[in-house]
Amino acid sequence: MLKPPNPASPDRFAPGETVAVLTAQPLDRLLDYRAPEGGCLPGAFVEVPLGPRKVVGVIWGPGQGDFDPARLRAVIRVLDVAPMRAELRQFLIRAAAYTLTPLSAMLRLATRAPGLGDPPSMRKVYRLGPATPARMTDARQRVIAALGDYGGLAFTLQELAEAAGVTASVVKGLVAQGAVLEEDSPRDMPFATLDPSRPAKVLTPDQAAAADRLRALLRADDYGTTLLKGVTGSGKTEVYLEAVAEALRRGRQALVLLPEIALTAAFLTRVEARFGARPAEWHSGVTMTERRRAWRMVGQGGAQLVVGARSALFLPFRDLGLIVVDEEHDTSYKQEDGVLYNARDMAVLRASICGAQVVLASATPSLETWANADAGKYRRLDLTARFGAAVLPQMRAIDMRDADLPSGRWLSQSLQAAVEERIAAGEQALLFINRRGYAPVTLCRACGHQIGCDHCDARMVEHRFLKRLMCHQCGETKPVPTVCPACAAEDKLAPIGPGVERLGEEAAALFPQARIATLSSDLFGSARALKAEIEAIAEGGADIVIGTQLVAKGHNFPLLTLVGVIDADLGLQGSDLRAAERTFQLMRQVAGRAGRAERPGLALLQTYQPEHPVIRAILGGDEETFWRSEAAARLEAGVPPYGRMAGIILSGPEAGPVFDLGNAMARNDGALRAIGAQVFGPAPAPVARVRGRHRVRLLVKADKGAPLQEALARWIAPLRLKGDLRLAIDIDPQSFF
DNA sequence: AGCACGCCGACT
DNA sequence: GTCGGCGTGCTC
Repeated sequence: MLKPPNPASPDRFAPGETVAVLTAQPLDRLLDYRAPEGGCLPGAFVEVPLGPRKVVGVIWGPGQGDFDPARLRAVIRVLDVAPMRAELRQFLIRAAAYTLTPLSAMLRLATRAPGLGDPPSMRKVYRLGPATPARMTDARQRVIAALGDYGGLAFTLQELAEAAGVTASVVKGLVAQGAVLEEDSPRDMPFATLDPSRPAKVLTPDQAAAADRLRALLRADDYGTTLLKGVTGSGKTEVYLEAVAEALRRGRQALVLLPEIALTAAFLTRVEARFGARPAEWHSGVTMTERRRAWRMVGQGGAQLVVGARSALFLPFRDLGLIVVDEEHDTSYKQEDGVLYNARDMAVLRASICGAQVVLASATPSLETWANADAGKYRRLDLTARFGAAVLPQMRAIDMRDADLPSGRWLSQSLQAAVEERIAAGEQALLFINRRGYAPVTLCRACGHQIGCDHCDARMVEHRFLKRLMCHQCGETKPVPTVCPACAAEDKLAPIGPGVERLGEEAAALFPQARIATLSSDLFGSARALKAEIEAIAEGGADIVIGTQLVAKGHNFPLLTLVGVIDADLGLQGSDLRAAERTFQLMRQVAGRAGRAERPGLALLQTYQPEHPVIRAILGGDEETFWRSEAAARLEAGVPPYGRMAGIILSGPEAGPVFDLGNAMARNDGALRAIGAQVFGPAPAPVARVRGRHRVRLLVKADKGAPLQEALARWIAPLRLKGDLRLAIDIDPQSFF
């Protein structure tokens, strides 16, 4: 483990002084170098020689002196970016210790900036010059007018030519005459200033009170976390935008994390409406150029607000005062960027280090967040009223045991009737099914064989839209065979079970007169196309919307008054303690799509077990009771948030050695027993084979106060991973199997 | 991560 | 005899 930076680190390292450098190379230690000519600051981004290569690193502190001084090499140069602040260095150290990730891997997350090592790059810009051209033409007049219209604003050649409706040569001609000035300007420009004093939307008393509380918290310039809980349509966004406004007024930066890139476009529009300009964007869909600009401007203070995905947590903010985690319960916050971390927890960690406020917004918080609020660790603000006249949809179960459907059909009579009614009234209905593709199983009617993926332990899902079978684990596709690969029977392969595409087919047959739109991430080539479709639907471009998970996440359909959930039980099977929580959240979230505008909504849940406690909790709407009973079950089982857990995933090309390693680890559990922790397993991981690698999982359970990370570190320290075996540690895993 | 060093099979 | 497979180890 690495030592934290020396607290006695000087302000500046003199040339030739020994400094410790952290690089993103997977060496879990610091390397000593000599400070470059001109010296360097702690935290400076530098280029250093490493073997035959040059790599980017960060000056981490004074040299450790554990290397022959005669063999030290010198830092090549200091990069032209703001040094990494002590706050971010501290965050990386703490995050690395928490997730048991090498610090170098954490640094990699913080240096994923394109063109980091590039020299400051310039571009030519054009502005109005003092001279008047000898001969004035119509085209020249338009160029000068365009420059005048926008005050002193500088254009690039392309922008100017386009704005004036002329070719570049006209501009060049004016430059030669001195009527237009050509200047060099840094390529990465600050983002347009956001104005928090512009009038906000009129808030309901509920919203105004919550906004007041958040503003007051922001004024303390101190750490704190608040759960902002509000049903769908209660206007959480308006409220936390007021917290953003307060951060901006205080001259501090704000970060808004969204769980899904598809949601950013709509959010940016709202930011622009509130603050008069667009903020910086940071996610995988942003171009290299824009990413470089965002990274640099965040560090220089030229970006006041960043909207992004979880990786935005590692940006080099100059003075971060607020982090909003929207839809904080969303499982996509917990995933691997090479490092297993939960962005919600890391947001709290970073905020606690840099003295920022965290707002966790959700209609259906995670049990962890609910429990933290319940225990008084987080503040809690509730928005109860839905915006305008809208009320929460009425929710009813449809008992499928009475539905008596023919095989290959999934829409019950009652649901069909409800849909008919809405169409007749000129309103929209949403049919929700949480399954992509056409059919989840392709079965041979002759021998019972189910077509599986060749590389994963998973069934292939038919996607009729692609005319192929797809593995949802690894993405591999293959054509739908006509002959059974097991028994060679011809024409015996049948699609079993519903997917979103197949439901679309059924709806088309049942409602031939209706306009049907099917929304699934597979059916759209780009986020842009998807967004266009969503907008068209919102404006009434469809009568029936058929969708997966995607539609549950924050899109607004004002004409929608009915939600039909095809299979409310999906997800309740299995013994995962989180299944109930997930189903509850998803169902509430989907039901919240109905009746957002002035019309009352209805949600119908098709279920085979209407008396299941989770289904009853969803229908009853008594959320506090649901959470309390969930909390009691977790407490009883000693699992998070009332106990600590870690998953250990071992993988390798052959199952045998992977299991052997798992068994050896389970036997040598002294380090874990020392803190009273238990090991379970090894067992095949939930998906036992992915991309041709066999995966085995161990689960470690400890008491809440136990020093789990330290024990895990001692446990795995003596391991030498042979061959292609790999080990990954997942602190606070999502599933408790 | 790269890249070098190093020790065993099928080629000129 | 050599070219080259990728296992192991190092990088200040």
